[in-house]
Amino acid sequence: MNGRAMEGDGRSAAKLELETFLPYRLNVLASIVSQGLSGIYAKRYGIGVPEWRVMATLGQFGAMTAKDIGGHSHMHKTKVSRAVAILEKRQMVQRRANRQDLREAFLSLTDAGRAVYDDLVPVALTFAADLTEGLSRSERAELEALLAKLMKRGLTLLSEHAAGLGDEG
Amino acid sequence: MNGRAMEGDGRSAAKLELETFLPYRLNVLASIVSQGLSGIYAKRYGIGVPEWRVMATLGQFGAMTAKDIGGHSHMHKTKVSRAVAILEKRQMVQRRANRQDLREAFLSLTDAGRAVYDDLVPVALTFAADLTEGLSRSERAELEALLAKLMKRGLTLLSEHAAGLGDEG
DNA sequence: TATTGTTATACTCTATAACTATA
DNA sequence: TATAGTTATAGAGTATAACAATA
Repeated sequence: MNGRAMEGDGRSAAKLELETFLPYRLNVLASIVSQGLSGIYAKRYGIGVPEWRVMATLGQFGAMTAKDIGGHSHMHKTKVSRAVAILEKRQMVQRRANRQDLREAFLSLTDAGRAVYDDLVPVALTFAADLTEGLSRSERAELEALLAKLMKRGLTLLSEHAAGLGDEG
Repeated sequence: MNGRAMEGDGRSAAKLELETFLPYRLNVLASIVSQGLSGIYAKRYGIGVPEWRVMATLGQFGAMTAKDIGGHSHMHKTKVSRAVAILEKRQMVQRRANRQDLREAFLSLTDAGRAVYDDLVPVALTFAADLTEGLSRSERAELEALLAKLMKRGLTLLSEHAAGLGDEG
């Protein structure tokens, strides 16, 4: 790979190795995994990550408002809105008015959407299982716990640093 | 809502909880972390992730060709090329011709680039340390090992599924 | 006035391929 | 012919703000 000579003679106080640097690793790993999984549902149903997240959320919770979907799946309201519009056009998601508050609506999967969801869930679970194939049961548990801790901590750091903040994809 | 049953051991229905689903978690976590870190060097020096990766690679290895930078930092050659062009324009990176092969050139940090690098490295390391603040030494080691395993496994899965493959950011 | 949700706009990425110059 | 690197182009994705409807 890289047989280049180094001249890292310690001019920098501490050294940073990109390949083991946590933010870099998370980024590369996430993008590899995302590419692998989204490739599957893109190919099967022509949907992207936001649409998948909306379906997964509705599949899990049944009926929700767009705001709740966004809160639960870490997506901005505009992203949710567009994903829902795409899924409605394909008749995978339906909306039912909330008579108590006409600004919002309850969204849910249609029968067709539920069928797609039921088709995709085992594929997604298999994908994740394949990914952790080499890990023991305890390693898997440890991984879950570590990721949960990191996410919580990351959110804390973000909100400390920048008070107002949007979202990501 | 309705626990869909999957084939397998009869006890637990195969449901997918987005918030604990590994690909989702990795994506959200990576984007939180990336947002936090890149916000810092974007604010200080107006550079983005690709530029930062080029600097980190050159800071670590001294002099490299664009191709080797790309291989080491998981970036496509066009992304490396543009990042290098930006860094050259800001006189943070310089190039030296390779007389053995004039198609390529050895890139390295200028003194100014090294100064920026030396400024950013401790900030980046502190950021990563902050992120893992609540973890014990052994948890940190476990995290590193797990991420390395997942990345290797993910790359294997990707290359199995899609023979030709590009890159990510 | 505040909130839910949609739409418009502009901007940034990204992927691809075409291109150059060397080999 | 193949490789290192650059540039062009087009498409996707993103953020922001403006907006409409309702509270």
